[in-house]
Amino acid sequence: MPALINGIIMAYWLFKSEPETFSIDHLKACPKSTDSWNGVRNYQARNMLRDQIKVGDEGFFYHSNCKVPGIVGTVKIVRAGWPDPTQFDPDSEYYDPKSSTENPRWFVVDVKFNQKFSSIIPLQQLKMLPGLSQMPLLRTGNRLSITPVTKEQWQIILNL
DNA sequence: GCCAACGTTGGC
DNA sequence: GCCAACGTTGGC
Repeated sequence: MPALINGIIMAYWLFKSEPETFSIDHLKACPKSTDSWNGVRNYQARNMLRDQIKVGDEGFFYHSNCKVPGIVGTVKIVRAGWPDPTQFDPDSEYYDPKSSTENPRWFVVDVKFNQKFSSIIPLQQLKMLPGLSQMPLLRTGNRLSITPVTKEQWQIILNL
């Protein structure tokens, strides 16, 4: 059974980021420890940002493409999908000339720092847990920067 | 709509 | 830096 907040179903997610670009410490240092999750340019992930991720949902913060990849903490969603401002900014590396304000192509959600674990939960450790074998993150070739997490998977990881 | 070529992700 | 796996592009 999904958890409820004010009668609304809440869900769990995993957000991947390269720590050299944007780490959990960067997020914590933002004003109100909150930032927009911008720069996602993949349609599957876009659909989750636009349609599925809701205020009150929670997410893991995952560091990828670094010495020890793994989950480093959690965030909370404080604003649901809205158009990614970087797509309209010609100076941004995420600028998309084919997008328009009338018909935006890319979306963000705003996430707020929640907690940083005392130590990282390495990918290597996650892979050894039988209860997590179905996590999209752990499936071969999955490169989505945002993936859903079940309540069961969420609990297993938080209890480590 | 097919599919080859190319680009990107990300663990190792 | 290598390379597997996947997404995107564009000719036809």
